[in-house]
Amino acid sequence: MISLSQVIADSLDLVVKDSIRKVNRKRRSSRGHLSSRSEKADTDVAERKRVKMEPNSEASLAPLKEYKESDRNKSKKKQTFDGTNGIDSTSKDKKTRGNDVNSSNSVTDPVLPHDAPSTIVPQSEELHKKGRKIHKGWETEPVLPEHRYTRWLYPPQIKIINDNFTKIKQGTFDEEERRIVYDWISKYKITNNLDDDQLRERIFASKKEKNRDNFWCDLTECVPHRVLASVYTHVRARWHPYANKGIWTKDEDDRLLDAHAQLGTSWTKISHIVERPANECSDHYRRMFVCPERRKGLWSEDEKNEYLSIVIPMMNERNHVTRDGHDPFWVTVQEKMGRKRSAHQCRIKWEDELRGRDLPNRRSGSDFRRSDCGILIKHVLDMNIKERGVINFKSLGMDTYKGEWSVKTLRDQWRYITYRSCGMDKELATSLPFEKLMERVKSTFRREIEGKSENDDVVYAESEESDGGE
DNA sequence: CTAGTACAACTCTAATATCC
DNA sequence: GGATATTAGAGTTGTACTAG
Repeated sequence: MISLSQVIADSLDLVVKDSIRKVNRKRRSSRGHLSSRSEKADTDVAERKRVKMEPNSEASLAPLKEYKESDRNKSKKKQTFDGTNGIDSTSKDKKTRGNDVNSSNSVTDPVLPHDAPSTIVPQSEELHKKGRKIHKGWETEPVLPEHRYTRWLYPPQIKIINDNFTKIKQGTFDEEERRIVYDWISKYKITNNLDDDQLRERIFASKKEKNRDNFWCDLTECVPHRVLASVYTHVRARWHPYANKGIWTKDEDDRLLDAHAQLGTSWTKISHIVERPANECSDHYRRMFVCPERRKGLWSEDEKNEYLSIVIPMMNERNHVTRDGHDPFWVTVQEKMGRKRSAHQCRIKWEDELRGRDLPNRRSGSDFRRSDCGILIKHVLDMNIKERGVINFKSLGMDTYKGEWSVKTLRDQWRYITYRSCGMDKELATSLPFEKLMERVKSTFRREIEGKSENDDVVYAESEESDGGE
């Protein structure tokens, strides 16, 4: 039974969080321009630090990043539960280590658990060199469907359930899943008369206490098609006391570096010193400090050629690429580049520009015309997307467009289309419910969608005229 | 002025190593 | 042997800067 007071409390909570989100967005968007690029990095970071997002100050112990409709509502995978219809060969395998639970028919992916290790590509060549141990959990005993919420399952076991009983969902939690989790935990909090600290204590209880009631099992049971580990990881990440602290400050950077110098990769210990979740510490260090000597700015032609001479041979070797074959291992590329560019820079270079550069029908971003907007919108409509953030541009670019446009161009043009349909009001475009947004897109680009536009200029060139929606 | 480029920031989660 | 820690690939967004 949900009490009235609970409903009101929940609503208030959402309102509070919503207003905090709006303030944060406003703060971010109020940043001014800077004069020179050389100042950019430092000043930009300093400025961002000043507008550091609100810490976890929400009234209740709500998930720290509650389903944010506008800014972080990104279910990245087109996974469906009723089979593989929503999944294409590129999107479903995009994670290197993704256990491909949805491709049971794949010839190269044996179903039997003892075969599973051979189907997993190592996460990097480093690990590959180390030699991968096979976790004992992989030598499975009989797996039952209810084990998905009562036991910690490993990839082969998940695969068995997926293939024989019920489809298992992986990837980012979508809006509905977040709502279910949030509601369940709110009710649990009320039913057990817990305050915020007690609830957090429950979520982070040691394993001795963990099963004193069926917290995790019951919660997982409420989220269809998810396994215990998935729900557990998701919830612990969101309720982490140090989560959602926004921009890193200089002080935090310093503490991170000091702690890392002393403790190495004991990220959990470092986490307490820096007061950030362990994975954030690890991520931030990896991103910012692991390749300090990297070059910044434009890539010279020589540099691009060097890069391609490294990446292209890698792409032809199965051990050097992710499972979908679209990406090499970026850390390896970084090392082969002599650390002159970071793995992240290398990835972006590939993603934004060089992937598909030699394909015969390749066009450049400056050729994108209004008719191309119409085609893009039709493709998006065909996907039958229901929520923001689920368009798989990589798949769209590589599979649907066959490399005609770069992933970057498609993403940017789609963003432009959404802004345009809101009269270039970016705030509106990012906050409108997806359905409303699509109505505006369809209305604004009606003629282009129908292929009747008499004006087929390059889209950016005429962005200030024509109707701006309804 | 704008398209193109670059990338920091922040995030999420699966795989797997390691701990207890 | 189950739980937890660590690692790393991958996604989006916002915006500074450059070139035309």
